[in-house]
Amino acid sequence: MARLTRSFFARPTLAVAQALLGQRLVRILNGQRLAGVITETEAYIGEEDLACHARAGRTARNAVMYGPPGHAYVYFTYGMHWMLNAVTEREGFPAAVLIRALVPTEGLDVMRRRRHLDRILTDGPAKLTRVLGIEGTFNGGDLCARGVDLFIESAQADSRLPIVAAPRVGLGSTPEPWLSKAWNFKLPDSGKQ
DNA sequence: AGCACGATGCTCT
DNA sequence: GAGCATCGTGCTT
Repeated sequence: MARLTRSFFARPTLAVAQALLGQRLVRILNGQRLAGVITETEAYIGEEDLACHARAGRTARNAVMYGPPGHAYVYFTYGMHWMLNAVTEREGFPAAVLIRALVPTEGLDVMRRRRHLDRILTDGPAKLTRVLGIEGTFNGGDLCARGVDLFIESAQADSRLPIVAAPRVGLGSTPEPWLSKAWNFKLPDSGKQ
């Protein structure tokens, strides 16, 4: 099926975060397709959103979020974890959708080999980047260009999937109202693998 | 099933 | 120097 185009990402972030549910994240690793259906996303929207990395304005780290939509914002956190986001909205407005979970569909054997343990593979934002081999070199990469090894395919034409909205995860001491904004989106019953 | 904690290093104050 | 969009282990209900 066709890849998501730039216009898909050049929309309000909350719409993109929900529309990404059910679509297929694809990583070409050593010539092989590794893929999974996106089952959980989270929106981070602008400098006003005090949970967003752009809350203190543009920096070297968050610069990609200010760039054109449809690019990957990949950052390092907790000393060991990479996080994958898709940049949204218009160029100049910093916003992105964090990909928090997948249900793996292609390349499961390779994914298992990439983990120490033969367990749950992609039910967390750092687990899925680890399994798919996504790290800092992907930051700023275009998810919509030809020939790239990380992109998203349209796998869900119908947007009538049931979606559960909840507060975002792991925000710590982020002040209200941002702490309680229900900007985490999930397909129900996809949590267990 | 749920909580506490340590790992580990980058970013910004 | 503090905090972090996390994870796995180990211990308690």
